[in-house]
Amino acid sequence: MYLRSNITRLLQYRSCLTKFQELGFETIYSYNLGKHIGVSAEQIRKDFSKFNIRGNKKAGYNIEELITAINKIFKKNSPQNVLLIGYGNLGQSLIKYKGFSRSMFHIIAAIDIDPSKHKRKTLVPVFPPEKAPEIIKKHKITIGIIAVPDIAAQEVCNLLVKAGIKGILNFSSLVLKAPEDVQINNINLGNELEAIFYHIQLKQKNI
Amino acid sequence: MYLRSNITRLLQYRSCLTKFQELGFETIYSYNLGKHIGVSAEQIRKDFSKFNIRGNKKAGYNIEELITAINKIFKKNSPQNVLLIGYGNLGQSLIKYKGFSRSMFHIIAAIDIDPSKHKRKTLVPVFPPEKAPEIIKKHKITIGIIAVPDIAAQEVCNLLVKAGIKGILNFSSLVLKAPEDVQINNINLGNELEAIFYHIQLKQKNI
DNA sequence: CATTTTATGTTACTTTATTCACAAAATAAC
DNA sequence: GTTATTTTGTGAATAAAGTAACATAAAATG
Repeated sequence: MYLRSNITRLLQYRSCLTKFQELGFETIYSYNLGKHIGVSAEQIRKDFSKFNIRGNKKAGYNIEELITAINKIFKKNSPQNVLLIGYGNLGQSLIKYKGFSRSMFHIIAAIDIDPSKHKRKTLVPVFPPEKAPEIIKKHKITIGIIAVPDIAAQEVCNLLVKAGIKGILNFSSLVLKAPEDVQINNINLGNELEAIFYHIQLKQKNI
Repeated sequence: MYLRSNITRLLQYRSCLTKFQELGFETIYSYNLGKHIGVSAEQIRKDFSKFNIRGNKKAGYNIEELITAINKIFKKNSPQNVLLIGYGNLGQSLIKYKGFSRSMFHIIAAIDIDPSKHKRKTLVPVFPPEKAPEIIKKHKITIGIIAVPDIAAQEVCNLLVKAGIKGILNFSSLVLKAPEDVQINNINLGNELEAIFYHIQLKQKNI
């Protein structure tokens, strides 16, 4: 099936490769990896080739080299500081999320409009919106996570863009408007379920 | 730019159209909608055409008709029951998530391995894993949300598939293995940040 | 050391997705 | 009521993504 970008796949390869490595494997064949990810072997070789990752004829790919090569593609010279906007249920569970802490991305502060949250003992320091530009500049933050209600999402987006943020992970269900050079990725939980349900029905029809 | 499936776009159109409707608009042109979503007007007309949605030459599209037509594509004859697996931070924030409650999807129960959670006063009833098949059958659940640590994700997936689940929203960072007829959508928060960061760097190079 | 085997890497091909271009239809203007 | 304008709808053209095919190189075999 279609539609999974090559960089999304690279990240999936990496997580799978890590698993293989932990199991003690040292090399892997494109066919092998493909079977585990649900992608054709040719696709994997094409992806690697595109990013100039090469293996050994007959001997496959060295897992450690592969991981290193993929890491290099997504390389970060330093840990990246991330600002969370919206210290509600979702926001707090994002802070606690283990996947982030394992990575080079660190949510170092949060913004919330509710004054009561500024005082409370929180997981990360929580500031009022007007402090955002200062914090972004001070900590060289390039990525913001929008976890506020829809009604406030665009306003928050504008604030972030104005403060120089270049990447946004948007959990609101709005399609945000921002300049071309700002990368916005959307996670719309409701739409995910709708899409899953649509595909289920489609698959049942096609039987 | 590429890579946003037509059904993802349809859902985005709908959310944007709802907004326009709330603002009092009755009709909209493809160009108009496109500008707000960040998609070409031709793309929108093609998408609509593909799903047999048609407008009025010169007069554009009637917003209410559009929304009705899109709803019909994603139609659910009845509210869909969803089972949450993993009543941790993420799981609980998903239950509280307002976007779900507005939709036709309802998380009606959760599964967790921790016995202490079975007793506690919870947002939805929490059951041990062994109860899952029974609950799935009893409530005709077709979709499961996996919000457990990676280590348990594949096992949970197997359990769900065995119990007849046809759609999975997977928050673990593993690529799950399941039969072809099971629709799995992945939300990998770490990878989203990596991808955003990658695109930021790419955009800066291309300037 | 020649031969066979097997996995990569790349070119050619196919499919899918997007953009372009323009006819057709509906409205507005005169 | 005729003409001009504007927007849809679609077929052709282009671009991108994925699949298939196969030459090539490394390892294994005899």
